[in-house]
Parts: sequence; C-alpha cells; structure tokens
Amino acid sequence: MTTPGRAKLLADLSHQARVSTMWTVLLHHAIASRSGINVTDMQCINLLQLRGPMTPGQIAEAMFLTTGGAITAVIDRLEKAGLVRRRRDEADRRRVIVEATTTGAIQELGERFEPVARRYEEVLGAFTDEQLRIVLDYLTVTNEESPKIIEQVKRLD
Amino acid sequence: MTTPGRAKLLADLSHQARVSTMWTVLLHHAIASRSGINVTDMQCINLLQLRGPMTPGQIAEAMFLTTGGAITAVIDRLEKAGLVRRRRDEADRRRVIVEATTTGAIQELGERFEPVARRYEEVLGAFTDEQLRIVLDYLTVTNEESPKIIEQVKRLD
DNA sequence: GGGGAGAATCTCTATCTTCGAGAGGTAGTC
DNA sequence: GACTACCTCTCGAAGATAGAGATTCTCCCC
Repeated sequence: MTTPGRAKLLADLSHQARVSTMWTVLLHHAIASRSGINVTDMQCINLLQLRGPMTPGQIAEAMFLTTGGAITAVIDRLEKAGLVRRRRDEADRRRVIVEATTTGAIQELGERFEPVARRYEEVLGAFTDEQLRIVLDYLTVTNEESPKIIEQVKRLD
Repeated sequence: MTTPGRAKLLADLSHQARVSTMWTVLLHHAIASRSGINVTDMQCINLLQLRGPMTPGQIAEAMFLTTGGAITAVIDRLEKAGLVRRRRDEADRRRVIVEATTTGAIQELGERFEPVARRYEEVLGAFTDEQLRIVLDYLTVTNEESPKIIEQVKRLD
C-alpha cells in the first residue's frame, strides 16, 4: 500500500539520487583534471580495477565507444602511462586482455586521492553501524540493478 | 570508538560507493547516447535543471571546461535544440544567464526516461519507509558534502 | 581453403583548448 | 560629472585532441 508519506519519500529519494549522479560526474571530471588524464581514460581504469581484466571489445561495449578509433587509443594512452598492460590471450590468440597494473603509476594515482576517501568516511561518521548497514544494502542492491537499467536504456528505442 | 566490525563496514561502503560512481558514469553515457545528444551537453542540462540558471562562466568552472569555444558551443547546441535559453543580465550587461527551458523538447527528454525512474523506485520497494528515510539522509548528507570534496580535489596540487 | 571474430590502422568529423577581440563594468583622479 | 586605466565576461578563429566508420590483418573454427 502506497501511503502519501511514502510517495513523498520516493520523490525525495529520486531527486537526491539524481543530484548525486550529477556530483558524481563532476567529481570524476575534477579528479581526472587533477590527474592530468582524460575522463574517458580514467573511467576505463575504474572499469578494469572494479571488474577485472577485459578485452578491448568488452571495454568498448561497456563504455559505449567503438573498438576501432576510440578504445585502441584509450588503451594506448593508458599503457604508455603505465596504468594498464596488454597481453595476448594464449587460448585465443586473436584476443587481447587488458588489465590494470598493480604497482607504480596506478598506486600513486590511488594514493593521491586518499584524502577524498578519508573525507567520505568522515561524513559517514554521523551514522550508526545499523544505519550504515542499511545504506550498504541500498548501494549493493542498486549496484546490482545498474547493469540491467543500462541494458534497458540501450534498448529504449 | 572504531570496532573491527565498523572498519569492515566502512571499507565495504567505500567499495560499493566507488562501484556506484562507475555505474553512474556509464548510465550517463547510455542515456546521452540514446538521446542523440552529447554527454557534455547532457551534463550541462542536468546542472541547469538541478542548480538553476547560471552564467557561461559558472558553467565552465563547474564542468571543468574553458569559457571560450567549449561552453559557447555547448550552449549554442542546446539553445538550437530548444533545451536552454540565453538572456542578458540586465543588472550587469556583460553577463549572460543560461537557463533550462521548461516546456517542449526538455519535457520530452525527461519523459523518455520515465521507465528508468520507475525501475529505480521498484528497486526501492524492497525497503521499509524507515530504511528509506535513512538512505535519504545518507544521500542528502553526501550531496551537501560533494561540492566541498570537489573543491578539495581542485586544490589538491 | 573459406567464413567469421577480434584488434589495430586510416580517414574524416566533432569537440575542446588557447589566444585574442570586443563590449561592458569599476575605481581613481581631477 | 568626465576621463582614464584596468578589470570582468562572453564570444570568435585557429590549431590540437578524441571519437566514429570503414578497411586491413591476424587468428580461430569448420
């Protein structure tokens, strides 16, 4: 049963969620800008760090870019900067596996933004364990749903 | 006092939050791609809808773009598409105020992605009112903090 | 061998940065 | 008030960078 109170709650949540996506994108720009790297390139690193090694084709599909032109150039730049590594898939030698490196440049990149992570955790200090577990639930559930929503958008027309 | 349980909780939250930012950026690409508009242009509309009218200079600063060329072109494209409107600031005639329109093209754009919003609310169906209030709190607090974090990143070097 | 998949290369276009011009505001001086 | 010098804000043009689309090359599978 949807009470008036809940309808308002959902509307407020939708609004704040949308505001949140705006800040997220802006924060990405800020970080990329300060790192001297491209927003696209940074997003590619994120992808590789969070989802593990991928082929250029998979990266292209996930990021809405073409294999030729875009992705090859992205990987070239990142490889040159020592942030990712290309290696042939020995099982299927047509394929290339791209993976984020784990030392050097990429560690520096991470450490550079430690203060941001710390600040985030400070903000969470206002919440009890019990409350944070609920927030964690929320994030986990929406994260699981996200790829499906993106698929839905892809098929919209 | 930080218990071992809480440390794990914070680490999990940081991780899921980072995953969430990744999906957010990908979702933005998907939506822009499907709307036949540029990611940058869409982010600009978001900004104007959520923060109200701004000058080209303010937009440029927020979006990490230069006033010349980039922003002028973004506004030109959006104005041509009927999504924003330019008007002179009568108080300071050097300034231009850019604002999102409220009818026509921009409404269609919003309606087009109704299904996404509905799906999001469906996901929230698994949570009680009480839990959603906590999530709303979380989003509100982090949204208030975001501009400060972005400022912090800008000043990092 | 022939068909197909996956990545890289090439050409063309779109978008962004840099530099500079022009219009408009502000403060100091007389 | 009027003049000057300096600042702020937007816009325009030329060069640089990133992305799309088509083609080529290597490798897999039948």
